[in-house]
Amino acid sequence: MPELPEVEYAASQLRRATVGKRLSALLIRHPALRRRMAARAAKALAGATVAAVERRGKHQLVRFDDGRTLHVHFRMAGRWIVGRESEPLPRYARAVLVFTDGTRVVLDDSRALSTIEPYAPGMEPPLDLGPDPRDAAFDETWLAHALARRRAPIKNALLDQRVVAGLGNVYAAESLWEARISPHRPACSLDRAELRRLRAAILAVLARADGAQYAASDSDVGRFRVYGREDAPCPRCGGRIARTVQAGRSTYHCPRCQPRRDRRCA
DNA sequence: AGGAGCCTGCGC
DNA sequence: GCGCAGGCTCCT
Repeated sequence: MPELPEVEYAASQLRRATVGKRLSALLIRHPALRRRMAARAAKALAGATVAAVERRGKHQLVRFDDGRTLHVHFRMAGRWIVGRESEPLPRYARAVLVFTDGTRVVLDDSRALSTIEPYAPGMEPPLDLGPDPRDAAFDETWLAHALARRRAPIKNALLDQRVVAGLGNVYAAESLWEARISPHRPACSLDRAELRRLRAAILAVLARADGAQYAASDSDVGRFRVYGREDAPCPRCGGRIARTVQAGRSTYHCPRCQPRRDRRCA
């Protein structure tokens, strides 16, 4: 689930629940997460007050008033569950933040692939991200620059967070469908008009996702145009949606209205 | 560029 | 049981 719109929602949830509150305890409850944050490091954060919650791409940065930062990434299945200290812990509680007013925020993640990592004052996690899609910096010129000389398929390039921050497998496929561009096209072969379409498509797909209220599950596959819809008719042209594998990930597209077209890179 | 690995749950 | 999953890193 967690691509940019979902992480944006999660960050705002966390912001609303915690800014201005003092942390009374941070518990790391799974060995995989403890590899990045030992129990004593978690303990050391107690007493600090949350000053701000920021999002960059799919990353969340919790800023504390003493200059420290908590870097959180949900990977495949993470989410926040906000509640009260007195409530029973959710099933997959991998980390727990408790505040002095009794607010409790749980990092819930069935797969335990999420990461949570502390940074000392003055230290920043090395994120190496391109612009967020909604940044002014994310325009055709940036895309043209970022994709030049990349012979890899455009789908793979869109998953590279240095090209654009926050897209994942689902919205990359959806954006390419929206832009009528084959995911198999070499990234550098897109012309200016296609880049313009692609940028607009990414923004449209994200805007649509913002509007939807959903938790991630296979049951909401219905809200996608191509993702998860192998062999179904394309909602635009009626062609048959194909599933292929690129860089080990499922890709869905309509071969009829997202033609492959051989065009060479400049 | 492609594949394994990290984890666990789920659907077949 | 096996293969699959929306992310990302590390290895060959």
